[in-house]
Amino acid sequence: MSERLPRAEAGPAGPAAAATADGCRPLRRDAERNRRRILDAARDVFADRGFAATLDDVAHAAGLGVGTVYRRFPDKDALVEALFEERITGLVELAEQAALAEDAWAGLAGFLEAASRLMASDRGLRQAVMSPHHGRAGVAVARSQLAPRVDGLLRRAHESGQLRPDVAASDLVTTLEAVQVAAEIGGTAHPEHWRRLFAVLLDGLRCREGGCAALPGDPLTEQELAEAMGLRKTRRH
Amino acid sequence: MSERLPRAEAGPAGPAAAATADGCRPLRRDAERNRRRILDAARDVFADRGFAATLDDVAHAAGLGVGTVYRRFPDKDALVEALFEERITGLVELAEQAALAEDAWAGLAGFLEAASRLMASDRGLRQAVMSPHHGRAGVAVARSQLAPRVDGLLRRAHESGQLRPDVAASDLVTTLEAVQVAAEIGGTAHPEHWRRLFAVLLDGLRCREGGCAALPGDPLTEQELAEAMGLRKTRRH
Amino acid sequence: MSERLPRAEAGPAGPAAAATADGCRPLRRDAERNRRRILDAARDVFADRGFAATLDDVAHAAGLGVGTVYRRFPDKDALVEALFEERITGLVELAEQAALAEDAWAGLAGFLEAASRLMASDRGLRQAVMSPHHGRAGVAVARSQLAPRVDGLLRRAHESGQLRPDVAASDLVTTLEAVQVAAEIGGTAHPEHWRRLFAVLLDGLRCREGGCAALPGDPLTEQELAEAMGLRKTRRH
Amino acid sequence: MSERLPRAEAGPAGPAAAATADGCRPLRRDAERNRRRILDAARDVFADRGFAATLDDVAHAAGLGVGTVYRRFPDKDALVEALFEERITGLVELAEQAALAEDAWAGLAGFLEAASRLMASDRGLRQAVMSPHHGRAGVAVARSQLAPRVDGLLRRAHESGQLRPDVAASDLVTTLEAVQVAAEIGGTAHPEHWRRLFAVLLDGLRCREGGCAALPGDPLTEQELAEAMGLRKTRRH
DNA sequence: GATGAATGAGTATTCATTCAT
DNA sequence: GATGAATGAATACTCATTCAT
Repeated sequence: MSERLPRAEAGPAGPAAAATADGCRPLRRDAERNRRRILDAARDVFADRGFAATLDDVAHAAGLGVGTVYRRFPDKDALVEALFEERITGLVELAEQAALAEDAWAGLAGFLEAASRLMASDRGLRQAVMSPHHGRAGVAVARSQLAPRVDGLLRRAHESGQLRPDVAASDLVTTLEAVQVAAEIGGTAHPEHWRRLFAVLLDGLRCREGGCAALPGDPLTEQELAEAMGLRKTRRH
Repeated sequence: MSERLPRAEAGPAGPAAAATADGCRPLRRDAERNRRRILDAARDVFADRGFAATLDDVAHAAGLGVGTVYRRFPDKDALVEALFEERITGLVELAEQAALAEDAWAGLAGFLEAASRLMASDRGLRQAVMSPHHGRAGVAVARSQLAPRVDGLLRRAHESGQLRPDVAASDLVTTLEAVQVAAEIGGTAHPEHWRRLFAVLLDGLRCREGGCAALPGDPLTEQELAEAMGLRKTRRH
Repeated sequence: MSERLPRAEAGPAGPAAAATADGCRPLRRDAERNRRRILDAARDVFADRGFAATLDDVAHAAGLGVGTVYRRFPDKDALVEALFEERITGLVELAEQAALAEDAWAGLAGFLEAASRLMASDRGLRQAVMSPHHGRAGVAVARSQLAPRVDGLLRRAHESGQLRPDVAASDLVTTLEAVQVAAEIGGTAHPEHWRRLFAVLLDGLRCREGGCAALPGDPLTEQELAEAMGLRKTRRH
Repeated sequence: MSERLPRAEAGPAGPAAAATADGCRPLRRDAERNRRRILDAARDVFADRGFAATLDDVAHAAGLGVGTVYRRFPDKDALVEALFEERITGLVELAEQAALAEDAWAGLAGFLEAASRLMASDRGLRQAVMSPHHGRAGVAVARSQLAPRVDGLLRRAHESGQLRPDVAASDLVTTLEAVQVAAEIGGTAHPEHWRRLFAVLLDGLRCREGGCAALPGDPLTEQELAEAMGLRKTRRH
């Protein structure tokens, strides 16, 4: 609908070059600056008060008018989605770094921990993660970038025999979300509270000496997971 | 001028022992029936659409007018609280049954599983558990009934050496909440999805052969936990 | 519509005698008692919180159910009206006593003062006096009883030459209402505050040495006054 | 993040001096126009139907949406207050003009009359004057501007020996309010009815030949008056 | 008759979104 | 482009009045 984030970070030429050949016109410098301001403000405001915060509040925190926010993001959900995308992008980076780890288990565990920490520090993101995303395209795209990386980590861990054999990607997602609730419980008063649950989960995921019981039922497929997370019934008005 | 009209304090046999837990005069038969209808409708409606559902919706689902709902419950939160209390009461019963188990670990694990199943089946309850309760008295009371039972299960399990040594009551609460997210992810399409996470958690909680690493940080005290769960920022969405 | 107050205080036989010959069936003993309770409670409650008080509050204060209030008074306004009527009846008595005074001026002044005191002590009544009465019949009747008495006092005072010549009955009503605002301002913190305005008004009403200027315009006729007081636009809902 | 966007603090010439009294940034032209519309509509609507009128009604009368009204005035009381302030401002002007009168008594009487006329013509204002203001800051400020002017008029009148010696400022306020009831009684059918009471009051306030009795009790202090007028119990009807 | 439960239209207020300046 | 004013549907809650128990 309006200018969607131009993933054009590709070249060192940066977004300043007007109307580049890649067909995806970058935002004007000031527009880009506003976009950032909004995103930053949104993160702060949502982190502080959850999604209940109004866009007026976000705009105000960004030092901009609401109208400007709407110029950048078609609606509130789109803003949330953008925030979400950013984070998934962050996770992609984490996953890439984790893939470099010597030890497969260390890689996976490191990724899970880093991802948890990232998400635990941002209440807005937590809510975004746990709220309806109604299958926005952007999120799907971002997720599709993350999935193969996580699969890679997973495969290596399985191959090394350190990970409980029937753990699937969807189980990791569930795990990460679970950690978020713990973070929510800890709140700002106990910002490291999630680590306790995380430790338990990690131990539970590791393959132990005498082998371990199979996980019950089947894991969700990537498709099922996407649906499950995208289709949570909304309400709003 | 005069006090609340006492109507029929005559015999200890009173007109039906259907009083609410707070010891107030029992509701008239029809009122009691409607109270139930409201509670049932609320569970359904909230389960279906989350707390965003309006009380008008609940009333309608119960086949009653909004006014009636407000007569029974001073406000939306009070209704939620009542739902919540009911469930905690259910948990108390589960804990009592679990206390009878031969094996300490089986008792604890059985309780956690039963509690998880109970909560997993009710989206409204899940949201209630994860929403602000702002320290409503009723919830505090209900919780205070549950706490000692859980402590008992916990102590026995610790004594039997089967439970990871530094697991505290607050960790169990966190665990249960974590299972709820899994249930939320599974939704109605995959109603048993939570069991996978549950299995992982249970294994993580169990004491293993070679001992296991201490959980990081300190557990939340009962007080801190209550605050954490009562103070989550409120309102909307 | 329902049993209207049976002005049957006429005989010493009292209202206990069932179905007396006067054709106005008196209320059953308990019904009468409830009526009184309601009226008393209503006076207290309205005096305390003004008309904003709900009928539930009144009923509760009377130790009765709302239904009972509605059995006695068709609606809230009717209750107010009954209160009002009672007061007018009180004023009639005051006027009758005042008529016995030696001095004409003393009689009038005494009546105004007594009436003011009576009204000043009752916030509910003040509001009733100053609120829309929508021309309820009962009030009209009561007023019609008061009017001739006041006229009598007025005539005597005029004849004695002590009262400003062009003061009419409607001016006295206006005067009394003015005193009520003063009482309202004084509130319970300064319950005698109205007396200051009252003193000023009384001096202003008295005929002075060198004569005094005519009052501007024409006084309201009894009819106009009734309309004016009955037709104040309402709102309610 | 950043502060309220300062937009054009550039020159002291600022974009139109149409600021509201509180020194805030001036409203945009159209906003100012709507503010006026709202105020005017509110005056009309309240004058016509009293405060019971809804803000929806006011908005509609102003040809605007409710939201607009709420954007300008945080709540109903604030709108009332604004109306009230405007009028007090009007009274301040009247008092200033009255201070210029040759004769002290003429000055005071002239002020009282002009003020009465102003208020008598506006039912909404009358109700505002007689309703709870709960000590809103704006009213306090406005009142604090009026007080010294009235005191000045009062002092001059006392010094000239034409005013009853123990008349205090609070008595004048009471007087003005009393006149309003008279206006209320007269309604639109008899718009000059209040003048009769006014005449009586004025004569009562004037010092007469043979001296006059002291007013009973003590006048209210400025503080007491403010409390009395601010603390009238609130809400509905 | 008495009771209080049920009703639902009515009110103040919020906030995502649009649009004139 | 940016701004913030305008909009109005939506929501929680109240209370006069009716009616089943």
